[in-house]
Order: sequence, then C-alpha cells, then structure tokens
Amino acid sequence: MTNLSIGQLASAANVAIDTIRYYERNDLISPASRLASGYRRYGMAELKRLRFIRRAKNLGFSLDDIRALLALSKEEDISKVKRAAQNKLEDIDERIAELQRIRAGLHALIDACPGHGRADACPILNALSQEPSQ
Amino acid sequence: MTNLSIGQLASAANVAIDTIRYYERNDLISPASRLASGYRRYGMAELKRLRFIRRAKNLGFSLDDIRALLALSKEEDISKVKRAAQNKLEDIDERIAELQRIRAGLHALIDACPGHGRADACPILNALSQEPSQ
DNA sequence: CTTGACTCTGGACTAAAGTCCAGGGTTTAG
DNA sequence: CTAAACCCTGGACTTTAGTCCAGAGTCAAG
Repeated sequence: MTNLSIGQLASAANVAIDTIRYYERNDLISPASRLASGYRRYGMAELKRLRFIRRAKNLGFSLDDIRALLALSKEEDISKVKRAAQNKLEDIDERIAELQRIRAGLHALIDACPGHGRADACPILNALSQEPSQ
Repeated sequence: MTNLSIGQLASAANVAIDTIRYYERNDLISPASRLASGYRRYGMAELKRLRFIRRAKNLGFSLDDIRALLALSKEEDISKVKRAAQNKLEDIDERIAELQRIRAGLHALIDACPGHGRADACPILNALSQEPSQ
C-alpha cells in the first residue's frame, strides 16, 4: 500500500493530479522519491500530509496558513512550536465561537418560524431582510 | 447616524469603498438611495447587511452562498425558506464538528509537549512531520 | 513488442474576490 | 469662492488556488 504513483495518490486523497503538482511547486508536499524516469513516488506519510492539507483547507485555512503550520516541523526551538500551536488553537476557538453564535441565531429563527402562512409572519425572512444580526 | 455616504459606510463596516461597489455590482447590497449627483446614500439596514456579509465571509461562506442566503428574503414560500435555513444549520454543525475534532487533536498535542528540551521529544513536531492526522 | 494508459515539464488559462487607476464631477470647511 | 476631500463610472490589474493544454517520454498488459 505504500509506493504510490501521483495518480494513485491523487485518487487516494481525492484531489486532482494537477493539484498535487501545484502543491509541490508551492512547497506544501513533495514526493518521497523519483524513479529514474522522473516519475514521482509517494508513501503513506505523503498521503496523510495531503489529506491534512485538504481538511485544513476545507476549514478555511489558506495554503499560506497551512504551509506555516507544516513548516513548524522544521523549527528546532520547541517553545516556539508550542506557542505557535497555542495561537492556532485560539484561532480555532474563535472560529468555533463565531459559528456557534450564528448557529444559535439561525436555530432560534427556525424554531420561531411556523413553516406555513403569510410571509410577514416568518421570522427568518424578517431577520434576513432587516437585521442580518449585529 | 443614518444617511451614510459610501465612505462612512465603508469605515463603519471596516471594508474598502471599492469592496462595497463590488458587492453592489454583484447584487449583495445596494444603496438605500442616491443623491441627485449620483452619490450613494445608505441607512442602518445596509450597514447591518454589510456587516453580516463580512462575518459570513470570514466564516468561509462564499459570496455566492451569502447571496443565496440573503435572497431567501424574496421567497414567498415560507416552507422553502425554513428548509433552506435548516440545511444551512446542518452545514454549520458540520463545520463546528470538524473544527472541534481539529481542536481536540491540537489540544492533546499541546498538552503533551514539554515546551523545552530535545526536538524529538515534542509530539507536535512528530505529529506534523509524520502524521497530520487521519 | 506494441498500444493504451500514465507521467513529465512549462506555460497559458480560469474563477473568485477584490484592488487600483484615470478622468472626470461634487461637497464642504474656511 | 476655492481648495481639499469625496464620490462617480468603466475598465484594467492582482492574488489565490487551481485547471488545462501541448509535446514528449514511460509503463504494463496482452
């Protein structure tokens, strides 16, 4: 299961081949080795790394953010690493909190909406058209 | 405090003037009125709407998503509105759950990291360099 | 050994979300 | 009244994150 071609890696991580090469150009991931022909070869570590990149990206982290995160692994000053990780954590906490605020608001609206009847009785519509919160 | 120029609106919502005009071109927000000179005038409703757009965008919603959300206010079929809102809610729940998974992982790493000493004793580095999770 | 599927590099192209001019009008503080 | 500060439109430019060739070499199944 190790020793993947770029095509195999791509389908295992469910991304396009070109995306992998693009990530390589941008220092996010590189092949474990190359064949004499120049063909890229990857192992499990690269698959995991690639999946991590995709998940982080889905959560709204930019490739720059992700590169910085991954670059920590080159840092030898452990206290720096720990601090950076703590910053990331705060970042994530803020995102969660904000999403939860939105969630609460939306939930309240849904609960209050009868689901039928005159449009001006729907609190969702009223909220959206006049006071998109805060 | 009502009756804002585009510049005042921009600084109240902390966005660039050009961004507001860009949003207008893309049907996200439009001035409450125009002066005879063509100058845009906005009220509190627009400020709130603009802030909502920014917050949603920060959370990773695309302008398309946001436009769809705001467009609900034109729908007369209340049940449709309610269903759309419920879908959005599930969406948000998924994001929260995923962020919490990442948070838990990161938190465990931080706890386990001594913050000093040899680099190969730091679980954060080990995790990042070898197993970016999953 | 051939043929179809894969891969290589380099560069052009795209979509989304802005951002930045140029060449004008308009407002407003003094 | 005038100069500084604003605002207008239209269009070009930028960044991010890919995506899509073209032209050429490589691999693997039969």
